[in-house]
Amino acid sequence: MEIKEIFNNYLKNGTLKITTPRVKILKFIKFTKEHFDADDIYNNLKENQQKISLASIYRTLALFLKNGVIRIVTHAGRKAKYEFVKDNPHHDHMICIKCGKIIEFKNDDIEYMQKKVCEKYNFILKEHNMELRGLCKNCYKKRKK
Amino acid sequence: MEIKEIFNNYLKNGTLKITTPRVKILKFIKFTKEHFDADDIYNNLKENQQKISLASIYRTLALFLKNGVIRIVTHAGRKAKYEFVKDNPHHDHMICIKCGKIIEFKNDDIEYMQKKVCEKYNFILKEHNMELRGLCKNCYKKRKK
DNA sequence: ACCTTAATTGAGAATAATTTTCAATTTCAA
DNA sequence: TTGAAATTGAAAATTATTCTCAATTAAGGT
Repeated sequence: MEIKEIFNNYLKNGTLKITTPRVKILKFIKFTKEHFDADDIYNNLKENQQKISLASIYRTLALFLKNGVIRIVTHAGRKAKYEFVKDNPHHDHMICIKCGKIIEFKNDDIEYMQKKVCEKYNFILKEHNMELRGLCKNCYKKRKK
Repeated sequence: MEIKEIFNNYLKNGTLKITTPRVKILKFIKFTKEHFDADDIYNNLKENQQKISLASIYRTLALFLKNGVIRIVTHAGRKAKYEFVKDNPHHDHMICIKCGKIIEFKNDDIEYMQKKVCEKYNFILKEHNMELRGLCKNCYKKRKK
């Protein structure tokens, strides 16, 4: 079973328990294709008669984040958005300021440069995030009219 | 007078008024060398018997942000930090996850690559922000001990 | 299967940052 | 100088998140 696998691979942290809320949240995270925040999880589970308290959702998100099961996509607008990590290696995002569309991309040259810059400053890079904000193809076309 | 110049250059938005609170905030922003948040402005002005309500500070920050007088440095930890734009061209930041130190840097190669990536996706880049998180020189040394 | 206990949960209160409301004040153009 | 429109301060409201604590549950040993 995939779910148990994830718990074993990522969360085997001594005294952690595989609880119903955690499994439900993990299932949601695993199967959803979108970026999500705490409310998305809360609402989706509630709609499916699987209600879990927001407190537990926040606690579980913090746990998953610490263990690398999920990562933060953006924290702008003071609301944290996450994404599932498994089978979804690091990448960056372009965010359309008109329609909110998020385009994922990965560029090895940029990553390489980042490492170089950090070396220059004797800075030990742990993680980074880069957001390019602007207009997506569609919104640019619309705006021109 | 520099202050008036800024109001004319950036904020000449039809019906905007040059008010005492706005001038005080602009002066603080202009002369401070650090990155600042709403509280920094509030406390600094209060210490100098120039108290302005937090509400007005938030309103003014939003106004300055929209008009390009300031820009957001980081929004992580759900508190927005800003910096003055004038005479301070775009750059990116390394943020120490231990002591919070912010190191500014600029790398033209990275900027160039970003443009390239955007072209590839037909994305019209308006602005970007990049945060590299990790350990600064000092904190790395300390941690090794 | 049953017990024990430490981990976890839900509900709601608490907190932090920011935004809104609204009556009173201030700016600025005529 | 005046008056309309913009802005302000104070406090209430909102949003996102965290904390508190009593009640519940998972997991290992019997």
